[in-house]
Amino acid sequence: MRTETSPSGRSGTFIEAARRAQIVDAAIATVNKVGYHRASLARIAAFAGISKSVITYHFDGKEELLLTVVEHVFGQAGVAIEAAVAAERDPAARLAAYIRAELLFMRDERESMLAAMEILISHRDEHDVPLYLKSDDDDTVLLESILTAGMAEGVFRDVDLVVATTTVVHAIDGAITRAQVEPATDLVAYGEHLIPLLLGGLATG
Amino acid sequence: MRTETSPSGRSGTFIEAARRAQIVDAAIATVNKVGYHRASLARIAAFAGISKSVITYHFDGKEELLLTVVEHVFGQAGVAIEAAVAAERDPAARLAAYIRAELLFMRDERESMLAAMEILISHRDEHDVPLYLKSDDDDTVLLESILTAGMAEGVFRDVDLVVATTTVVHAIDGAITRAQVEPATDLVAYGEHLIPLLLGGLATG
Amino acid sequence: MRTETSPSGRSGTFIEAARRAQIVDAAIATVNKVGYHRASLARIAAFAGISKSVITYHFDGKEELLLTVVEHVFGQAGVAIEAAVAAERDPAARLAAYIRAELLFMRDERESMLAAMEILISHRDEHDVPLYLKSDDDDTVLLESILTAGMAEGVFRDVDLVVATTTVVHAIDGAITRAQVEPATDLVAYGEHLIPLLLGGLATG
Amino acid sequence: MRTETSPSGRSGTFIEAARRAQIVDAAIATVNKVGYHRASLARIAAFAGISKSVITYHFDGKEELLLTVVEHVFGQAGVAIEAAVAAERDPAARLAAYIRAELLFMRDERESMLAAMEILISHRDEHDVPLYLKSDDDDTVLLESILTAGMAEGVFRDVDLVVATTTVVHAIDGAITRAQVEPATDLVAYGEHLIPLLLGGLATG
DNA sequence: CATGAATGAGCATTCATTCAT
DNA sequence: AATGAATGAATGCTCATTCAT
Repeated sequence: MRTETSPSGRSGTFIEAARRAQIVDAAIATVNKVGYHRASLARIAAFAGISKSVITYHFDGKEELLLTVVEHVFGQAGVAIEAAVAAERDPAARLAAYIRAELLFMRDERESMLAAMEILISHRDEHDVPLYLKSDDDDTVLLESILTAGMAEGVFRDVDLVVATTTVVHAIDGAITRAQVEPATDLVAYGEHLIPLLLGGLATG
Repeated sequence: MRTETSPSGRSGTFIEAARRAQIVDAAIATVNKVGYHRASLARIAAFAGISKSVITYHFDGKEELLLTVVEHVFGQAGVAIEAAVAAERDPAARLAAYIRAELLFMRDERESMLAAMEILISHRDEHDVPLYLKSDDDDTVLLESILTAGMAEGVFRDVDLVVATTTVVHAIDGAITRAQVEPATDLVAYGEHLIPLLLGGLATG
Repeated sequence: MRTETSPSGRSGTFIEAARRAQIVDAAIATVNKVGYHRASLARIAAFAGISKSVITYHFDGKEELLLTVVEHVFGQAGVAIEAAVAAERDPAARLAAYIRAELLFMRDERESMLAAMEILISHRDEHDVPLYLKSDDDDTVLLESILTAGMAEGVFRDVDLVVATTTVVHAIDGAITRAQVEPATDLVAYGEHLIPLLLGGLATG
Repeated sequence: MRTETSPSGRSGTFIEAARRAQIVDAAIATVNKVGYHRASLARIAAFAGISKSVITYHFDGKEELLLTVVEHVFGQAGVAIEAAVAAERDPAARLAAYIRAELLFMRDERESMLAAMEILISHRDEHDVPLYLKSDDDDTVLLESILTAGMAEGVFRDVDLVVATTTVVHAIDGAITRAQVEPATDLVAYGEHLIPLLLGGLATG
């Protein structure tokens, strides 16, 4: 086992990290190809060209692998988005940066993003509780702070925070769904259409 | 099989229709309780209090049952939305009616709607093609016609049709996702916040 | 499933009862041949000449099958022993009848008895609690009542009840272990040697 | 492997002996905690706080480890019992010493004894032959010699040697089983009740 | 119209062992 | 002397489907 003493984390070895990364990549590819539903350890292992039990050797089980995929992808996205937003001061510009950064990440990491989204939506824990019910809260904190600041500064109308946040998040998600239906979709161009649509809805009179 | 002449449809009998409806209801309840992933025929049958093979007798198989659920729910929703939209002439009022009607349907048929959405997202055919890639087209025709008319009449800005349609659809979906996270959510009130947000983004000047 | 409504019990059908009996027999034979440790569902099914999933169709799982074997065998033994003991009045005669009846049952149902004993000793529940720690109590009630009555009547010495009961039970168990080591062992003759040994130890001065 | 010259034995090093002892202790503790059935090398290694392959380095495999546990424990017990018996001359006193010594050993080495007994009962070789069928013979030689001498001297009745030996052995085993069911059991006191019971059964009229 | 029975394929996981380092 | 990595075999179990009645 990978160190046998460390409960569930990584153990530092280079080869260990490489294997985990390889397996995560195979999981992403497999979820995209056959869907969460049919992404079995056997199929993931076959894609990676390794034995099934190599996966359970490097991960505590299927659930840890899937959760690692989600954390990995959303972690990367979060870093990219936070960096982009931090470069702007004006709330409207920060919101635009948020949308652009997320769509850019989607364009560059489409496979990863799609797989992570499908896992987030489809996965349930042993008590049948959906994964998205457990993790949504902290992901939208940045967006909420942008909207709150914009309202405080008077550049955004006094909208319902929950409705506005939910709408922005899902409007962006709509872009990747669209790109899935129509792979030729230019996500950057999509963003430049989406930004005025959302800013227009939020802007004061 | 039911009549040997109707390969996959209903055969007219009252009891037949009642059984199918009962099974569809059980499927909806089961998908909501345990998720698409774990909604097996055994669990659906157990919920309905019937034998597993009653399901395969009335439906060609699991896929036909699930597809029937989706058609059933989205068919009902489509009728309700089309009726509400038809009562209005002005594009903005028609869009508002569209949003109100869908959210109202969601409020009254939340279980059905959630199950249908989960099936739509999770189900794949035998070639691993997602269901939502095959059915999206015709559902958005009405919405596109409203937006097109509004732009033609000059009450909506000259927005990208695909972006606008996708955004409205996903903004509404966001409402039910939100209601899932926070069951106390008042979907009608949510709609009254969402309508000005979307109309504001679409409006000219 | 065998009726799908009945939680874990038998459902009355003749064929159902026959199948369960056939599977129980196969389980007994398999445990005797390869031991509890290696008595997998695959091996039991192979012995019965049926598919592995026929077992999980007729039983809730491996544990229910194994527990059924134990109940079945010890239930039969209990009936035989109680009948034999009930035919006698004198405590010493009742104790002798108890020993004779159990050894007779062992001779006639050696395979079943050995398998049931091995399961009782080896099986643990999901929390690693051994099966024999959970069921021992009521099985020795009859024996305790015989010993108590004998002491009250003054035909048995005033021995420690727990020690006496445990000793009688294990002395009898020793017989079948011996028969396992040396298959030619005559269990009835063994009993006729064992009875004076135990009665001699219990008898008053 | 350790020395390439000693195929399955120890190679003399101090550290080697210490490691083997540590692993044997971990195996005993693990068998007691989860049972023979679930005492995997992984669990034993986890208990010892070492890597799984340390075990296969110091032992030829799982079987050698388990057999070592049995030899180790029964060897110790045999030494203790033989010493106690050797201190007495009279057959009845020798038998009492035998029983006392074994129960004393059980009290002081309960964990070891329980594990060794469970392995003896549960383990089978590659041909499915139970371990207890292969080792029983020499362990009872001492007991048989005591009984034979007692009968020759006329202090014991002319009982069947096999029945008497088997009964004494299992009567003692009953004590430790009882102590397992009821951990508060005082094994020394138990022995003082058991000795007159067995001596009474064996004694001449 | 209904269903009990059966089944093979597939599932995640555990296992003892081997091997290179 | 020690161990991290890998693996194929085997485990109990779930599943959708088929079939005879």
